[in-house]
Amino acid sequence: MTLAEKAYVDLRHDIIRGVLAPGRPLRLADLSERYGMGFSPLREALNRLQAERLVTAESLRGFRVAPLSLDELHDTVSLRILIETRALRAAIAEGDDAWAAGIVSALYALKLQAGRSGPDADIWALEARHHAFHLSLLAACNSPWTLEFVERLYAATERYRIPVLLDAGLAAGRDVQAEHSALADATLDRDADRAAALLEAHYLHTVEALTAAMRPEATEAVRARAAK
Amino acid sequence: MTLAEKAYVDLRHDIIRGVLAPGRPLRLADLSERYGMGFSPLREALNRLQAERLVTAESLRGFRVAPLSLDELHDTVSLRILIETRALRAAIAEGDDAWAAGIVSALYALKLQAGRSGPDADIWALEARHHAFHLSLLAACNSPWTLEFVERLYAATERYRIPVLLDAGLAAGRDVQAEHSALADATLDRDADRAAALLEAHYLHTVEALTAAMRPEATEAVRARAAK
DNA sequence: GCAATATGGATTTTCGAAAATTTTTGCATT
DNA sequence: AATGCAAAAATTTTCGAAAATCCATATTGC
Repeated sequence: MTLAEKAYVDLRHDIIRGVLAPGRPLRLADLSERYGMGFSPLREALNRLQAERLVTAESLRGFRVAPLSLDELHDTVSLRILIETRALRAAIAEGDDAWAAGIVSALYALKLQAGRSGPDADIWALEARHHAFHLSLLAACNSPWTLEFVERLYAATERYRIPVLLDAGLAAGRDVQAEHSALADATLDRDADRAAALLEAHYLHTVEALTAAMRPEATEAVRARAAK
Repeated sequence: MTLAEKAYVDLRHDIIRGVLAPGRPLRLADLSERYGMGFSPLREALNRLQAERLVTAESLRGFRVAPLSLDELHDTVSLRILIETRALRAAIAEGDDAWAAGIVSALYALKLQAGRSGPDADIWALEARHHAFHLSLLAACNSPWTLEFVERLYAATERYRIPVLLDAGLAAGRDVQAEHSALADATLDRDADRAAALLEAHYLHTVEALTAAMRPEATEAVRARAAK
């Protein structure tokens, strides 16, 4: 892996997880020290991230972590519902046994991690498996552009989820794993209407929870935590 | 505008128009001479274009213009229909007078250019106004991510259209301007169902024409022309 | 003859410094 | 005290060269 690729992976990682807070200026001297490399690979990574809307850039004034806003959250979620429900229908129509087995496998791994607590609990491992599960549902949709947009929207949405997730137990009376199981069941039953409806409900529940957590009075605390 | 921005604009332009043929290796020494700048700004532009899928990159093996394929064409068009019909419905629901006036203006300018022939005909001016017209329809959709994806899919699709467009008169018995007028009428009438159906038909006609032009026996000629 | 390996040139990648630009600071003037 | 301006500092952008890697060709050993 080249340094530029490493810079891209690490920066993306740190932006999505909120280690680099929204709006924060990304000064090359700082980044160079933090990631241990020269300006060139960093600038290449920043340009890629700019194209992905994870960072903003202004001529001769450098880069910043892209800001967050409730409007953007709603925008991304409604697009996710549109694109992912269609992809899910396509996958259900075209998926083979390997696709179905992939879903079963991803769901099982997700549940294992979700069931862990105490020292074995690992929010990042959980997030990775959550994302992998959702991707496994769509894997058979046979549309590279759809998967690309799904990945982009995932990254955009994840930035809103992380600060809330770190507030452990904000799942507030919601059994997320049950939603996942029901979604997998409907998908494996090839019941496209039911699966699409469950996927939509899943995302609407998520955005509801996030909106509640991001209400004006909560915003300050969330931002502050994300900045650490 | 910085050199890196200029490199991005120029490279994107040349890739979309087929001046740089699909699959062609993008060697830094060549690009440096062609665009009159050093490696740094070029690499930054290439990284942005990679994120946009207009170029491909392989570690330590440099960049290439992204290849074309009929499968990808169908993928992009079906996504455009999904995303743009939704955006069009949203715009119809929310658009104000300025939005409507923008459509009238863009359609008028498009027709002016489409009516020109001989020395005044300018395929690039026509394309620009065509794109501007389609954007004007969606301008009021109030969804930055939608407009971003629309722009990305436009660029991807345009690469398939250009070689065919240069074969003047391949509009083959199709009155494209009439389709635009009907689409604008339905939109200005706020008839969302009719407008969405017309938009979908418009894109399906386009992909049909392109598929016909790109049939195996035609592919060679198209590729050769694009390479110039 | 043929596979494996060395060699040289082409190419990408990275760095460090120079150039260009913005931002801050200090100072003088009103 | 506020304003305007100049110098200094900080920062981004770009270049040119060095380092690392890949690729084609020749050469060696069998």
